[in-house]
Amino acid sequence: MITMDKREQILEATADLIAEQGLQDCPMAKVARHAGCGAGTIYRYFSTKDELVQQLYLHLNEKMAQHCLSGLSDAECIRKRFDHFWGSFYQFLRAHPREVCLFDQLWASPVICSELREQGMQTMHQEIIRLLDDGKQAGLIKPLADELLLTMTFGSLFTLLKKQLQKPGTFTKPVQLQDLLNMCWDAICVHSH
Amino acid sequence: MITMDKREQILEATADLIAEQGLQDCPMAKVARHAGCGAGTIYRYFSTKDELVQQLYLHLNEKMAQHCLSGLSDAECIRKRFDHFWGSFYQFLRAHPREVCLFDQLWASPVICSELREQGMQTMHQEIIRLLDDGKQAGLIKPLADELLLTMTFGSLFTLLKKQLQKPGTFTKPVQLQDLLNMCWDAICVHSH
Amino acid sequence: MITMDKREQILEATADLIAEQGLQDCPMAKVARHAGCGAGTIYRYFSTKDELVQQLYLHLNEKMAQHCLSGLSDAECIRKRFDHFWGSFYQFLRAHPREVCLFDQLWASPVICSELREQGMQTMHQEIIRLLDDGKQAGLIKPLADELLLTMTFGSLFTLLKKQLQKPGTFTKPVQLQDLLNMCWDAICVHSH
Amino acid sequence: MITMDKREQILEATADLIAEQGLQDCPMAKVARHAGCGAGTIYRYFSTKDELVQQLYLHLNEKMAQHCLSGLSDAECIRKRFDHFWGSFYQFLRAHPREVCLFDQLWASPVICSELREQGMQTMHQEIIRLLDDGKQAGLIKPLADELLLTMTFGSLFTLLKKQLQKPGTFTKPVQLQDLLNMCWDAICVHSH
DNA sequence: TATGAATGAGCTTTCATTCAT
DNA sequence: TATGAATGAAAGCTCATTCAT
Repeated sequence: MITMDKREQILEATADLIAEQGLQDCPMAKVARHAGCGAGTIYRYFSTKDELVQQLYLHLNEKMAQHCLSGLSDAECIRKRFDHFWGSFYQFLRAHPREVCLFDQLWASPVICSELREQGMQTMHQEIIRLLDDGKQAGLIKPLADELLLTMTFGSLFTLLKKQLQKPGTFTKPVQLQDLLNMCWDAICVHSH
Repeated sequence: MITMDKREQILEATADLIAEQGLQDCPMAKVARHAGCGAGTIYRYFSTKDELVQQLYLHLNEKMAQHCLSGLSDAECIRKRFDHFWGSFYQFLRAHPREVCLFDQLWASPVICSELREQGMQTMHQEIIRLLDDGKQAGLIKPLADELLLTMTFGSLFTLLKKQLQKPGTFTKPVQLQDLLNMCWDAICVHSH
Repeated sequence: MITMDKREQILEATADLIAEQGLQDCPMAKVARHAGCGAGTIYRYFSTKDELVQQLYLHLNEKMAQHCLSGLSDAECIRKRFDHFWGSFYQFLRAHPREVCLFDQLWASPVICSELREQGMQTMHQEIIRLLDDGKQAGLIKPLADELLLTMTFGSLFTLLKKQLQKPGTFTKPVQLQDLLNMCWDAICVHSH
Repeated sequence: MITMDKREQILEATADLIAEQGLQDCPMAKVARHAGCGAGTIYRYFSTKDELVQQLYLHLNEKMAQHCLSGLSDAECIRKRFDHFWGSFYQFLRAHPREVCLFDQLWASPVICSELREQGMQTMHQEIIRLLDDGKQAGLIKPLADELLLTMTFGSLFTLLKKQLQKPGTFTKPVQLQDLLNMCWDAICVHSH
């Protein structure tokens, strides 16, 4: 924290405020106060409030992608790779509840247009698509569109993360990661009868 | 439409505007104009803009619940009931893209606090929980928390609906409902080996 | 003043402030205070500050044109018509020093683009051009371009009005209107030798 | 240009920007960039933005006076001196359209108060007043106040210069300098009948 | 009861000026 | 001496809400 540069300070302050108060209650003055700088200073780093939010989105994606893609190895079997990837994804966001709030807010905002949404996810998407294609070729994964398979897994995990955050009391027993991964895998894998 | 009362007109106008322009670009003056009444009139029916949005949320939930719960019969087998319920859910939202936008916006807004979110979903939740419990007793469904099972199915389907709306080009082949239901069922059902 | 409508009140307030403090020191908040209304109210009548200033410009021109063109008669001889028109012009602005300040500010501002400047002057220009053409046909006025003749007269009179206002002490003896009109006429009339 | 000192560079940059973009759109940061120095540097030469603009005004006047007063000789006859002086004035500004814009902007700005306006013009005024007085003594020029005569000539010529710049299309035939000088002279000279 | 003009707090953004380097 | 990042006051504008009609 000691040597965080001003740009990062502003991004962090914005992230905190959006997560705590929502995108609607996040005026530049508050961001500035929370970042410990004048309001005008923000505009040296971001030309617009929209751009600040967009940059924050890309920043978050990068951090998440870095975490999720580290340690992945094609040497492992499909299922291991699947668990590794989505397990990392889930655990990263469990450990960073602020980021869950943020993604939820940002994805719903018109400021993050669909091109940007894509752009942010690209790195992670490419990796998971490679995994899905390998699985389909091996006959392990249902022969459905990548985008469809991907969205099912992503949607169920992210929605669960959100719910755990918004209504923590709901889950009396702690949710077991392996249960989740099994469900996600069962959803897309080929079942022999 | 002819005999829609003013309250409903206002709710409909709000729904249209939020879906088209986003919750952020939906001033009361615009709502009034679109609803064909004066701005002051809205305040006869809703004490506050927040309340208007909250009532809209409950209104939407009611309409959706009505559709999803109609025709359900305990006489059918678990899997049929599962397909019936979630199939209705999916098809209702496919046929009402405006509502997908709306739910997406409203769930992310701080105006819809978690109690309200629950309250809106209650009717549907009760039904699906009954279904899940029946399934678990029959040994067909994984013995995991209802809330967890429910969220997995709901999250994957809703996320997919959103994606189809936001980036329609993604899905070159039309998504088959039965594929979706199979995936959702496979995720939560017990697989014998 | 009792029954001045709000739009006019705002225009008058703007006129006062620009004349007294300059276009640069005329924030909407000041205008609102001086007009006795809230800042937001101005925007019900003028979509933009620029539009307010533009409408003020057209408003001023109209008032001036009304005054200068009243009582003109083609029955009079050229010189009489000349004196009548430019005399009215001069006396109107002598009686309305605020308007001199205003025109000076507005003509120099980029808000009043050249099309608008033209548009405002059009009525008066048409009349004076008719007069000049009649004079030229009668061999009384130099056969030069209308725009040139017009600008010479206009420029000298307006500049003088400005100077009288900005540095009233300069003119120890009061300036005689007839002297001015003689000079202006001498400038453009044909002199026999 | 090679040996222009920083102060002059800043003045020139300011002149360019005001002429191109207007006094309102001329922030110090832009001036600095255009002058090739840091924003802080400007404050070594000018204590304030207002002072910078005021100094620019005086700088412009000096340059113009130098040009207009060169080559004047009391040996010539009154009319020749008149034509020489105002001809120089007109031709200088025709050749320096930027300066026309600048004077127009600066005269209308509250930054150039009336004392400063006078101060800038002083040198030229003294010369033209001497000329007018000589002309009046010789019975050639109307016995009116110097300031009045001066303003008539100046106002008509400058207004014309401005119009030629702002709406060049107006003047289909090029304006002849001698026509202008004749008009200006006719305005103030004594006409025998 | 229904209206929509009026309000003013609060938003984003700009920019003259300062000051640590 | 020269720099340009930082500042924060002040600008234009929006909009939920009120209230006289």
